[in-house]
Amino acid sequence: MNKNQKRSQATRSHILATAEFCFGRTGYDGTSVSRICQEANVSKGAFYHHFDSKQAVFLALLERWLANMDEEITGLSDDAIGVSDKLLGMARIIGQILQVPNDELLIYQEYLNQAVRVPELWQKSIQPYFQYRETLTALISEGVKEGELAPNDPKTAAILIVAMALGLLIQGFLDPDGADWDMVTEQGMGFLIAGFKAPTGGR
Amino acid sequence: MNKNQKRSQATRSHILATAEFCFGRTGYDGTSVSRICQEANVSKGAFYHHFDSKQAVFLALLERWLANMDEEITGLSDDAIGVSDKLLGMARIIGQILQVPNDELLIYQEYLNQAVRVPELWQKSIQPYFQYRETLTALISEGVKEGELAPNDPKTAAILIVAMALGLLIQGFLDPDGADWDMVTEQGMGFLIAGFKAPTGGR
Amino acid sequence: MNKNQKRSQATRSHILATAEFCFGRTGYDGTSVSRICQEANVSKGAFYHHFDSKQAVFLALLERWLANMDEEITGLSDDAIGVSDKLLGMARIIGQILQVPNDELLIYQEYLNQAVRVPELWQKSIQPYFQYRETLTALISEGVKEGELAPNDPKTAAILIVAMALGLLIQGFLDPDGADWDMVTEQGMGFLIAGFKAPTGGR
Amino acid sequence: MNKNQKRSQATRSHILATAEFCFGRTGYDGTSVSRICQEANVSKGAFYHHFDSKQAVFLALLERWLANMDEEITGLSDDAIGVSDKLLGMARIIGQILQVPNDELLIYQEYLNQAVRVPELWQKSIQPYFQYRETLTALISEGVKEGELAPNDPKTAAILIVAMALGLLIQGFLDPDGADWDMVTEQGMGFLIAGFKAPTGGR
DNA sequence: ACTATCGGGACCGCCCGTTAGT
DNA sequence: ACTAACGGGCGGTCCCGATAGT
Repeated sequence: MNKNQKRSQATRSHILATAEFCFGRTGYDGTSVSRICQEANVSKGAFYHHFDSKQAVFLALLERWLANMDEEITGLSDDAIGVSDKLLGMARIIGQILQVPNDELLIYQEYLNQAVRVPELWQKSIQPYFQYRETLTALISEGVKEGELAPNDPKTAAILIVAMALGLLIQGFLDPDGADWDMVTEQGMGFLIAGFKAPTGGR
Repeated sequence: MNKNQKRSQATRSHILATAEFCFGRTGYDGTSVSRICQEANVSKGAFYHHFDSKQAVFLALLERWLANMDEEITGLSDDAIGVSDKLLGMARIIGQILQVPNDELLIYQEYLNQAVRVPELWQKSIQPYFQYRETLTALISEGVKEGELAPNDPKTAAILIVAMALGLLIQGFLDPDGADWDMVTEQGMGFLIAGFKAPTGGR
Repeated sequence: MNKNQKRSQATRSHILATAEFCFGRTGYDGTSVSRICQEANVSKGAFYHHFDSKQAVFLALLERWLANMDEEITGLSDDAIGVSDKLLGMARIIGQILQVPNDELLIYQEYLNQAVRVPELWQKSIQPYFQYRETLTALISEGVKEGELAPNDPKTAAILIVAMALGLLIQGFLDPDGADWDMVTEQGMGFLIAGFKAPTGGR
Repeated sequence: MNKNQKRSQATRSHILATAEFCFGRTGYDGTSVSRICQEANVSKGAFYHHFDSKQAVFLALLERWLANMDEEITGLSDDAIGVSDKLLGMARIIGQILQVPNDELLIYQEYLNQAVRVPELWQKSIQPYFQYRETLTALISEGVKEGELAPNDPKTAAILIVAMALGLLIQGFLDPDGADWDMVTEQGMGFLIAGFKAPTGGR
């Protein structure tokens, strides 16, 4: 890679970063290409040299994010010992995925917003969710086989764990200081796992 | 109410309904005032006679929705007998609140999107959440007093119930046919309530 | 005139007055009919009941102003004794014509602005100027005949007097506190009249 | 200056010229940006690339005019010999300043109209007037020192000269064929200068 | 005589993307 | 690779006036 290519890459990255920041701050529609260029200190020509359109930049950002998520899910905690502990660990991971400086959190809203409108993006975006659920399901099945968990429907169990994690995450976002979220998570997951261990699995 | 006022009200309502539909379909920014007028068969003059701005229409819609939600929360299940049953009923209600023809579901995404950007809307929008949580907390406290539930922290319990309801709702939205959601809800809530009843309240 | 007619007239006058105020404050184009109605506490229907158009209101105002001016010019100082004194008096009158609360002065700018664009208005608007000049010319001729003034060209003399009066008026408007305008006027007119009295009438 | 910059300058100038023409013809409010672009054969993109707003174009025009005026005032007649002749020369210059093809004269009305409404413009616009008066005052003072003029108040004298020049200019504008304006100016200024030379300086 | 509702049009500003040029 | 000038078009807002109604 010669010097020119290096500079080109740098420009491209800079544009991406600036765009991410702007999209987060003012949303996709509220951010003009001119604005991005201005804040990135590049000309519009440079922008359109690196990207086909405004949409393309957004797509690149979203795909980068999805790829990161995939990576994190794939490389999930293999180190915990018991299945219960693994479950707890996995439940916590969902929080880590979205762990970013609070300012940049709004970019997710924008991802969601776009994903909801464009079916193609939608399909791509929910893949991590399914993958995460699969991983969890497999883990639980394993736990059942090992006798640590009672013979519940593993998929249902996975759904419940995801539900709890998701629900707590959202509430934590809505009301960060409203509770000791780590403690609450511990307790909630405890209830679920206790339920999984119980022989009947229902009320 | 005379003839003129009637017509005026009709026009206003029509604009609101059309706007709601359009916002849901193409999003706030993707919907032009002209388009709304066109689909509502009213002139721009009429539009701006009834609303100060495009924003104002959106705000009216959002406030109507919030008001409806408040109403539903306030008039919650007084008919169920045991506290456990009441909790189950309340958990279900969150699903009913968002129960609309699937086509119009996207308007909520738009509500969220705007709420996230406009602090004022944000404050208004999360009120129902807090209120719902309060109501739940009160109900659980009552259950504890009556001896039906073990002495857990009622607020934590409420948070967990909300979390589960929310998490299941979202998953149901992502993957409507992926599970028997009523059944899953039943089971998940069962686990939680079982946990509340247990003397230790932990794992 | 019955009660209804009276009220009608009152409304009409009120609209006129409000319009004059608004036009003066924000200019013709900067003043919307809605705004006038709002400030006059009448509906747009009332406005268009009394006037055919926005232009019509303005025209009515302008014509009222022109009529007033005509009246003042016609009823000019008949009481001063010598021709010189009369000239001085007349020179002062031009100032009195425009003597209004400073806030309302800008309406003249609007009259001028419109007059300049609409030839018909232009013709009407400069009439008072010609009439004033005529009156002056006649007065000077009389002075010459009576021997008080040297045989200058009366029309030229009138033009000069008007010029001086106009020029001082404008400067007084530009820089109200820049000089003792009465004194300056006195002196300037003195020079002119002295010139008229001199036998040669030139330098 | 490379090819691009040259073209840019040309476009900018063209827009300015067209705008000046249009403003003169139909007034500021009566001229739409679209119209200017149309007549200048440029796109709106080009227009808003060169100017921030419609106002900005007008401001540029006005400032160019004011600058021209300043220049002309600054470089006033240094060639005339006696002070009296200089005064006469200066009096004439005010006419030359506004000497433009009659079609474009109305742009001044527009300058005035805007200046009257926008205080900032107003301050800028009357500067040349004050400067011109200063220059005149200095000249007269010099004449007094040299003994050519009697010891009048130079400032008052300057005001009177400006008044006469201004008044004649306006009348010349109102009624171009109503008099031999050069001759009348000569005579009027003669009276004033004669007055300045007279020992008493009053009537 | 007066009101409230409505119709349709046009304006300013901006925006996305292209192209001529360096 | 990058810049600056430009093209064409749309969007929200507001405005003048008309009309149906009281």
